[in-house]
Amino acid sequence: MDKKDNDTHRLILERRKKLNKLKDNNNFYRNIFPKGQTCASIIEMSLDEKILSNKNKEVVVNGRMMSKRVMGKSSFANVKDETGTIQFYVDKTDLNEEIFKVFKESDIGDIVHVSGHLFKTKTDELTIHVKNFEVVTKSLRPLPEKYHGLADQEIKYRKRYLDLICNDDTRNIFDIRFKAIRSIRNYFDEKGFIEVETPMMHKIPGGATARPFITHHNTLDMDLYMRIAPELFLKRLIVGGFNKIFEINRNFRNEGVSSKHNPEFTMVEFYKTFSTYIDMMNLTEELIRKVVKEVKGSNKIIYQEQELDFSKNFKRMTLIESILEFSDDLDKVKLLDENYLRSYCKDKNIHIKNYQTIGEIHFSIFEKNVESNLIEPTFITEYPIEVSPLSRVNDKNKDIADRFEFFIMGKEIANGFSELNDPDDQKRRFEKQVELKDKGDNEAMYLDDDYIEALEYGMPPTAGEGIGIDRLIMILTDSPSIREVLLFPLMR
RNA sequence: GGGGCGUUAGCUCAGCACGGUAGAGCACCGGCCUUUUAAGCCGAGGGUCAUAGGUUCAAAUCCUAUACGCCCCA
Repeated sequence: MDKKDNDTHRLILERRKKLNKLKDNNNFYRNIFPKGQTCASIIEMSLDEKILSNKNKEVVVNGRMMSKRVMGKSSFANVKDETGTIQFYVDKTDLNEEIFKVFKESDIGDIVHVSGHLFKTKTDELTIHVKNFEVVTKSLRPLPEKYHGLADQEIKYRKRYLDLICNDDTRNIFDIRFKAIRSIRNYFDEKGFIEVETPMMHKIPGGATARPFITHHNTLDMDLYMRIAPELFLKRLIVGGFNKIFEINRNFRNEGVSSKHNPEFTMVEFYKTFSTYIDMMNLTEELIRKVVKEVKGSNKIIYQEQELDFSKNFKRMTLIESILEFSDDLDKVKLLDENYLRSYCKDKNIHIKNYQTIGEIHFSIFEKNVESNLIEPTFITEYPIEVSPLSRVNDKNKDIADRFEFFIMGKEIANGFSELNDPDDQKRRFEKQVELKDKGDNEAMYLDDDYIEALEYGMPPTAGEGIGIDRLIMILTDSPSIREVLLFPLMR
């Protein structure tokens, strides 16, 4: 239909014709209209036998007409609202002639107002015997076919409103999404965390290793970056005296799109003073378990035909342990032998740059061999310090950070660590990142002097974490692609 | 970035291996029909077969490129 001029397509013309035919007597874009009840409340009401048998008890519903079966003098149709759908019955012989004419000219897709008394048909279906019928809003375009609905994946994403009209499953995904976010928000609220908002536009992008989107402020004539993470601002707030904060908001990363990646995605990021990454893992376990239970009503989830049980303790293993478990052919005694590791990676088609260190090589092997195998909820700890530029270094082993990542079904869901609060160390780490950037790593971080200065005032020992909301929702809704859980995913 | 699959009526899809006037169901329009529910029956209309080239007497169908989408790999 897009190929044709909107106003000249025959199916639209026919509907416009009907609109004009009755326009004198009926305004098809009504402003004042009779208030109605929800379909769900009418269905609940009907459980009362007295209401069902009382022809004077009138019910009123407003919604979208989804089907229409005309059989001469007798017709059935269905109206759908947010809460459900209900059938109504139109009897030509007992209806005002004008009202019948409006019904006859009405189209599937029109927003209608229906009132009448309740009864049950031969097949025991609850039905409104219509006394009044009005078209409140005209629908000019035909809806997708009633049986198969809208199946074209691309149109489902591009015209989400159509998907939502046609597919209850789609609406259900987003109901779960909103419930889960509410559950997360309530959790932090109950634990005494304060919800804050930090800038979306940054002068220096920071808080993650990722390429940013660039935008421009006209009157200040200044380039700005869409934030890749709120981290450095949230930690400035910790310096400012907040003890427990969280932010649920969008991040923007200038990377490819895939079934796990959308350029803008939602994270909950949170910080708690006088805590360590161990506390964050415990918090995560409690939070995820609670969200699953509240949203699904069970500790168990089926994701892509695999069962996940969240009542069990989540697995915990170190990065090295995980590499050894999932790389049969890796020689464990040569894990610190750089030449061996480089030749191993070459064999396995894992791309390593000349300047990358052993820790970075470990991390690359982890990404290639391990990540997709972490099916059960699993924490991985002891990340190389080189790939953790904002994390506190471990007290006993200077090569690793007090950091973890959390995985479900091979997807990275969360990343948390004890925060680096030594300004001198942070500065050195930033400088290393700048070196990497100079060597061509366009995801490396920038040096943020203003943040260093904040740390110099003293940030209490703190742990923080970010949880990817979209990926969590994928797990909760059995969605194979991140696009399924975004109302409007980015489309080329 | 590489590979595979897809794009035909408003929607859901056949047709393509083996080239020969563009098909079905739903929706829409007209007729019949007073308990249907993917209502039914009769009739009518509706297409730049994603786009651009090429091969051919003839291309939705074969070839090439491009666009968009889906899936897998990096």
